[in-house]
Amino acid sequence: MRSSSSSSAHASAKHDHTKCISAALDTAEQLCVVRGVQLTPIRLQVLKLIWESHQAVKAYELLDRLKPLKQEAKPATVYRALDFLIEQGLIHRIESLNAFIGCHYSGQQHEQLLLICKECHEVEERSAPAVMDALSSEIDQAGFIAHSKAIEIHGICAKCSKETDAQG
Amino acid sequence: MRSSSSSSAHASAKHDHTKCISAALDTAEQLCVVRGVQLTPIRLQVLKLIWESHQAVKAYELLDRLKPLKQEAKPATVYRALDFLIEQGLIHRIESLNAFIGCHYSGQQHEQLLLICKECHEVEERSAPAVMDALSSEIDQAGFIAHSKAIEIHGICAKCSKETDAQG
DNA sequence: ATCGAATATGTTATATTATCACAACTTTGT
DNA sequence: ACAAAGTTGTGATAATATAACATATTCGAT
Ligand SMILES: [Zn+2]
Ligand SMILES: [Zn+2]
Ligand SMILES: [Zn+2]
Ligand SMILES: [Zn+2]
Repeated sequence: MRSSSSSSAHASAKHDHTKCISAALDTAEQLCVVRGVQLTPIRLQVLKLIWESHQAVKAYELLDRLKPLKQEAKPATVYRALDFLIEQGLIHRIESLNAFIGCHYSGQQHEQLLLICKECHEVEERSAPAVMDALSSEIDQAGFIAHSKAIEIHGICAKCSKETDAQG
Repeated sequence: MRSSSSSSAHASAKHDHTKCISAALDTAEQLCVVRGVQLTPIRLQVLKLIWESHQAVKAYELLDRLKPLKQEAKPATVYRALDFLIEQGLIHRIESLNAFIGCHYSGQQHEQLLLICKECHEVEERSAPAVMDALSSEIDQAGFIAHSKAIEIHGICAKCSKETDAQG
């Protein structure tokens, strides 16, 4: 009986996720207007699907969820939308999972730390300025010119480790 | 005519790569003996192929290079060897490239920073203690229990940025 | 309003990356 | 010699991602 408890239980608790969603979609629309790029129905729909949870989502999972809403959807449909959303900084690709997650800092800077829970698959994005400063100076010392930085940490999130404690 | 200059030119210069190779293979053999695991001919061969350069290598590239030496080689042959080498900390998987690179710190600790050059595809591994300390405390603050950490930076390495300067 | 360029989507096929399942063989300890 | 554990051979297939080319839509300039 331990199987069903962990993956859906705490995702809905603790915070008003409808706010996460509306904030993300509002920001996305604003940014796209400002930048003169098109947040088309497909792209918006994919963004909504990604924001249904804080869990990492795979491309073919998105495709399956998109199909009922858009029968012509094919892999390219999804990958194109994902490419767009990534370019615009609205989502992140999680390299170590081949998966995607909504970005919490869309408008702003962009060097984030991702904490990826093996248990519930939720991903927490942190800006972690101290880490980023240390990282920048390390990179400078190496004489390297960084174009992109990805820090992906896998492990067990605070919520899941508490649950495990409680359940013994 | 700009095509051939960058990718092979500086790989061989600057350092005695035969030393890199023999050091890596010696360490590997010692570690495997100590740990009571088998560095079989296939595994050793794959490790050698990976160490032929400091460039990231793909699994099917390894397979192609392995086939002439081992006609029965199939994808599983390579992936099994890679799994073993990763488990033993002898190589790293580069998540953002689906590629592999020899580890410079096999015996020791294991949280490394990878600087991945888009130009020459060489990968520099740095232990970056300052970054790792900052990272650990950030992770602690989040109440997260880390199992693995991957920092992958893409950009242009010192050698390649100099060359680009020089060539105008 | 029409035209053309740029952008976005539809569609089919295919490339790339990775795993599974099961049989055969090898190594190791008893 | 035997059994158990580990490794490899082999064929099939799953999962992830891109290419290529036709069609449609958007949008600004005339
Ligand atoms: Zn939320
Ligand atoms: Zn969790
Ligand atoms: Zn070397
Ligand atoms: Zn380089």
